[in-house]
Formats: sequence, structure tokens, C-alpha cells
Amino acid sequence: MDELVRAAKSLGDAARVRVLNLLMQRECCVCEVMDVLGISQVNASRYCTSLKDAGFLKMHREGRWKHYRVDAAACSPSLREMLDSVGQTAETDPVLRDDIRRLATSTRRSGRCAHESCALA
Amino acid sequence: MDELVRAAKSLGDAARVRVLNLLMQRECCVCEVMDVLGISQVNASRYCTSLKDAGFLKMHREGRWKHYRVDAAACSPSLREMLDSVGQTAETDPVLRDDIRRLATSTRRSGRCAHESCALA
DNA sequence: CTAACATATACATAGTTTCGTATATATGTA
DNA sequence: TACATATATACGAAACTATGTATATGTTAG
Repeated sequence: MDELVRAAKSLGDAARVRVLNLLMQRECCVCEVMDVLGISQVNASRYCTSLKDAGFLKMHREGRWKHYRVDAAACSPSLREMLDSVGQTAETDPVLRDDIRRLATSTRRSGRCAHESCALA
Repeated sequence: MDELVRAAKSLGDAARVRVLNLLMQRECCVCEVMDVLGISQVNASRYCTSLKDAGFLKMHREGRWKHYRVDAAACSPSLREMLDSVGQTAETDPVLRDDIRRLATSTRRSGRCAHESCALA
């Protein structure tokens, strides 16, 4: 039950739901999350860590970037239901839909970050 | 998204998950929840109210008792996924399974409460 | 009407979570 | 090597949540 409770806690905050919604679309580095959602670096990092601790995400490092993505295959059935719950919400919620749209227009170049918030852009 | 966040918040606590798990089996009055889970009256009432505010439960009064039950039909798709998530967890979680077992042996007489915690028993 | 009951609310307090600012760690580049 | 970059952690203040005790509300029985 701990897993369920921890997962529910991590979804009990709109900002984290927005992050999870992004990462359900595709893998992102922390600065992309920060950029697309317009949140601070610390919070982008914190939200990813929290969602990862809850069991939703997988992380891998690529150079100086850390990439997070939803790992549905590694999720337990109950976590998968939670993901579906977010997916259902994203179908109609204006904020989540908008985030997805904004993510789609955010481009990445391989090996370097293409976001305004990254000085390498 | 508010609905999702509020629902997730209400599942972000083991005691409330236990209550929801009970009410997914069948309708219960508050004193039955209190009795089966061995929690205080205030908390049994609070947890039911919180789960109801989250959209999971329906309540109807019957004499001096208030009966709560899960109203899956009235739940949005995302809430239904959350319920499924609890259901999935209940399949293997020892605490939730035990609660269900204890609920099954708890008998109610019509019109009066059959629980030790109710003086009318 | 009064007493007993089932449930809910109020208030105080303890505990937890959030979030910004500052700083640390790890990686890559010159 | 030193410096810049991406991410993470530490710490403290503010906001939020949980819970016990006391009390209120609404219902039924006598």
C-alpha cells in the first residue's frame, strides 16, 4: 500500500501532475521541463525526483543532462492505473493540453540543449 | 486537473485508502468503518467526508446513520482509474485484504447498528 | 420534552510539505 | 588546470495537513 500512497502523494500537486504529463509524451531533460512549464530549476529537479521515487519515472544521464521519462513497463498495475488517470485528465484539461502542445514545439538538438533557459542554446 | 489532484491527495494517506477499500466492497455507516478499521469516530467521519469531497463516494442518511459507498458510475474516467488502482493494490496488500476479510464478518441488523462501538448493539 | 446516539465541526497543536536562496556535485570545454 | 553548465542538496521560513479533545447538530426512543 505504501507504493500507492506515495504515488498518490506525488500526484497530489498540480505542478507535479504537469511534469508527469509532459514525461508521458516523451523523454525530457530537466531544463526542458523547466522551460516548457516555466518553473524554476530547483522545482523541475525536485518534481522529477519525486515522481521517480514514486516509481513512475526512469532516468538516464546523457552528458551533463539527466533525462527522465515515464517507464510504464516497469510500473506496477496500480501505478499504471494512475498513469491512465493522468492520461484521461489530459484529454480534456486545458492546462495539460497546452503543456503538451508547447512541448511539441520545443526542439532539441542532439548533444546540446536547445532551450532558452540553457545558456548553450 | 483540480479533480485529479484532489482525488490523489485523498489517496495520499494510508488510513483513507483503507476506508476507500472498505467502501469499494459495500456500503457502510461511519461507525462500521470506525469499528472495522479500529479508528476513532472523528477520523472515520473525516476520512469519509474527504473521500466524498474528492468525488469517490455517495452518502445517504438512514435514520441516525449516514451510509457511504463508492459511486463508480458517477465518477469521471480519471477517478475510475484511481479506484482501479486501489483495487489492484487490494489484490495483494495484506492490510487491505485483511480489512476486507474483517468487513465480511461484520454483520449489520437493519435499523440498528451491530457494532461494539455503537451502544445500541 | 429529555436522554441517548451517530455523525460532524471547531480549535489548538504537532507534524509534514513546499519553496526560495544559497551551495554542492558532476560533467564537459578551453 | 580553470571555468561554465546541468542538476541536486541543505537549510530555514511559510503554508498546509493531521489528529485529539471538546462541543455541536440532527435523529430517534421513551
